[in-house]
Amino acid sequence: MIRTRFAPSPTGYLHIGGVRTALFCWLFSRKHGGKFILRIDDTDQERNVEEALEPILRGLKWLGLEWDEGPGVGGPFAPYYQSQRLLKYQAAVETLLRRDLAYRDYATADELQAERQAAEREKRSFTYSRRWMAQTPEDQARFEAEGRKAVVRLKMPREGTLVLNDLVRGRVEFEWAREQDHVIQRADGSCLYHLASVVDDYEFGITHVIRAEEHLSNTPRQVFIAQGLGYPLPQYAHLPFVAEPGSRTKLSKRKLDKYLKNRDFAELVERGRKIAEAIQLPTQPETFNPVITDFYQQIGFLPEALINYLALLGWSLDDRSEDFSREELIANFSLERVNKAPASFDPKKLMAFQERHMLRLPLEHKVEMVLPYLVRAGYVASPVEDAIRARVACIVQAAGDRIKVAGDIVNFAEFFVTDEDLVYDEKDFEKAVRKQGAAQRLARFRDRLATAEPFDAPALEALMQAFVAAEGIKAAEIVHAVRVAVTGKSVGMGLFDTLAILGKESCLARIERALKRL
RNA sequence: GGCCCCGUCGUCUAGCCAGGUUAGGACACAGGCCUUUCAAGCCUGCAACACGGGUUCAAAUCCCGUCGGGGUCACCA
Repeated sequence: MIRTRFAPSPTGYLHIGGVRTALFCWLFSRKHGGKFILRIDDTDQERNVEEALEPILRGLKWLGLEWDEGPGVGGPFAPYYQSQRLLKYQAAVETLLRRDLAYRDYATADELQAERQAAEREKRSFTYSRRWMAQTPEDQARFEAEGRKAVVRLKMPREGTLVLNDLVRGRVEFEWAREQDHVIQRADGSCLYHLASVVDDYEFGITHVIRAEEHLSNTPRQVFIAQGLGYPLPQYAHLPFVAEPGSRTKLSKRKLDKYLKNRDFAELVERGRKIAEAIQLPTQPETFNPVITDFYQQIGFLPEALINYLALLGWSLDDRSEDFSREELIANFSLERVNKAPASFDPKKLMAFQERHMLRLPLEHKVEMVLPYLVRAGYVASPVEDAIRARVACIVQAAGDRIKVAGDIVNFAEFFVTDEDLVYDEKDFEKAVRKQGAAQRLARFRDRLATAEPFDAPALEALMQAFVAAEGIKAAEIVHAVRVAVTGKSVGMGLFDTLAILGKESCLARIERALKRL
């Protein structure tokens, strides 16, 4: 039975690179009918764990990366919080100590620092002298009499080679002598990440440790711990990380300012800001940032689209397949086809996936996605009445692929404000209405519009054709003025759909208003 | 700096292991068509094997080296 795990530490946000790692773990377990475990690495955290965990759990759920064991669902190896498993780690430390694979070290920070600096001065790589290692109870008593406190360090081998067979990277070698005597337990008895991680991977029966490349260098010490404890080694798979747009550097949430200089990235953020503004969503970089999953959820991305895009960041099936449903990903995923080189995050390509997935979404689903934005923007009252819902459906249908993310509906505010509250874009108004002869034509068109029956798109189009013919003008010479008069701006969905949805009364009132403000 | 990893169009990638392709696809970009705007759609175009040696009839593919990029070297995870 294959068992994989995703082990976030409660940081308060779900990084997009973390999602990619979680996704691959999840896919691999699903593909092989195994289990996907969520473990919380909170060995170093204070009391705020629940709060800092919430966004992570929410993000994973939103993306449909459901875990079989872990917070909220429990499981046979509970608890899944490292902060609640300290006894296990301490027992492991004792075992390592007993087997002489670890030792109590009484060096002070200053003493260690001095050794490090000496090594640096002499241009040799640092290896701890083990001078303050307590080898006997007598040593221990003596050091303690001096008032020293002990940490527990790994007694790493000083010769030999570790050969690792990484499922993504293939054969990788490490010299044991290069490894440091890492601390595994602090003076206060609390344990450190590597020890805890190895113990839990074993306790939880993890068969495949799938994680980001940054952990590759950490693997030797973990192997040492596992072997020292007599654990069978899991299979390792080190994934390439998700890099910055147009770079090979790891994507980081703190560098938003830098990424904003990237045109595509800025465009994505701008799209989000527009939506956020309309629904009064806070936009501080801590949370409203495309590096963080919340961003996508908040502006109305489809989880399937994000998943699809992220799956292709470091994995591919062949030379042409790009669109994958969740099921198709599960059916086709394999670690053998995971790339070694980092993949940089491309907001434009993400958008392309979002568009395609949106295009396939049935109208009713789109309407349901869009409604909460209208409610939050104050355009629609909650609970939503059937008549309003039907009207929104018409708008969404007419808007078609102009709604790329659900929040884009706020770009169609003209359908939700009163005729008096409609805001005119002055530049557009200038260009289209305040033009030689435009007002007169607009007035004549209004008169015709008043007689339109029925007031639907085909009829309105016919009416327009007749008007254009009667006036002896080109359609462009009236269409723009009408559009700006009724919507306040020069961009939008098809004009006849717009008029039909607005209704005769509203159209006439708005044209009237436009003419008056000349 | 030591160690480890990586290097095909601007980006994601196929091809590499089992040498022979006009080096393929997608996104982006540019131009065109369509068109009442904006989207979308359609067509066309631009564009890559990091470099240098070797092996071979033949190298993106195998070997060596160079260069470049990144990760890691914590009583963080």
